[in-house]
Amino acid sequence: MNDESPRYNIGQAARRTGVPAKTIRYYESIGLLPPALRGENGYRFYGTNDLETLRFIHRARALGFALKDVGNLLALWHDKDRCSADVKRLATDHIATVEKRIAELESIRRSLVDLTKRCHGDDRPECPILGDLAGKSAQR
Amino acid sequence: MNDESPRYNIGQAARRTGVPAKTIRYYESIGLLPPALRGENGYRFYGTNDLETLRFIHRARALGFALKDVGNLLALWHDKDRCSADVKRLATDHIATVEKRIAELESIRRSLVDLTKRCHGDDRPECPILGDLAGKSAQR
DNA sequence: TTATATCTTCCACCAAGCTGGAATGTTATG
DNA sequence: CATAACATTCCAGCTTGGTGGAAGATATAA
Repeated sequence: MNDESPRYNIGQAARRTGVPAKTIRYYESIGLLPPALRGENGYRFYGTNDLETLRFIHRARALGFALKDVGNLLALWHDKDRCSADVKRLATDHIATVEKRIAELESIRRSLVDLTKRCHGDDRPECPILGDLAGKSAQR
Repeated sequence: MNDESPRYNIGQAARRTGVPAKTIRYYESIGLLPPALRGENGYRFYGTNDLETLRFIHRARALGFALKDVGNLLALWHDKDRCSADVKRLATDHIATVEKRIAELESIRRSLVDLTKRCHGDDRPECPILGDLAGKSAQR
C-alpha cells in the first residue's frame, strides 16, 4: 500500500495554509517549527501533517496568541498525555490579557467620544478636545 | 516686575510632567518638541509653557494618539487660526481606529470564551480548544 | 533553449516608542 | 574636597512579528 504523504514545497504549503513562505521560514528559524525535511535539491518539503501544523499556528495567531504561547499550544497538542487544564489555563490567561486591553481601549474610547461630542467641529478655533489635552478641567 | 518663567532642568521637568527625561530627549530628537533652550552649562531647561506642552503630550498619548497625531494636535493647539473641525477629525479618526481594534478583540474574546467554556479543564487530554485549533469543526 | 517562476541563504530593515549604557562633564550635598 | 546625583551625547538594543531584497541554484513552461 502507498501511504506516503504528498510533498509540497514551501510555496505550495504557503498557498494551502495561508502562511506566507517567508513566514514559514521565519517560524522555522525561531524554532516554532522543527527544521523542515529537504528534498534532493535542498528544497524544504511539507507533508499533510506539516500543513496541519501550519494551519494550527495560523488559527492560534488569529486568536491573538503570541508566538511563545503558540509554541506552548503546539507542544500540548503533540503531548498525548497533556491535561486539558493546561490548555485551558493558557486560554484563560489570554482571555484576561485581551479583556484588559479591551477595557483600556473602552476607557480611551469613552473619553474620546465625550470630548468629540462637546466639540463643535466648525471653522472656529475653540475646541474642548484641545482644552482637555491642555489640562483645562472640562468646564460644562 | 518679574515675569520670568522658572527654569526646570530635564529631571525636574520629568518629575513634574510624568514624562521621563529620556523620553523628553527622544521627543526632541524626532522633532515632536522644538530644541529646548540651554543654560550656560549646556543643560536643557524648561519653562512653564514647556511643562504644559509635555503634559499635553502625556495626555494625548494616554488617549492612545500616535506620536504623529500628537504632533498634529500640538500644531493645531498652537495655531490660533485653527478650525475645531480639524481637531475633531483627528479625534474621530482615532475613535474609528480604536473601535476597529476593540471589535477585533471582542471577536477574539468571544471565540476564546466559547472554546474555554467547552473545555473541561481537568487532567484528561481531550480538549476542544486544541480541537478547534487543529481544525476540527466544533462538534457539540 | 530560453525565459520565468520558485527555491535557497543571509542580511537588513520595518513599525512604534522608547530604554540602556558608556563615556564624560556639572552640580549639589555633607 | 570628595562623592553622589545629576546632566550631556551617542550608539545600541528591545519589543513582536515579520517583510524586502540581493545573489545564486533549480524547476517549469513555451
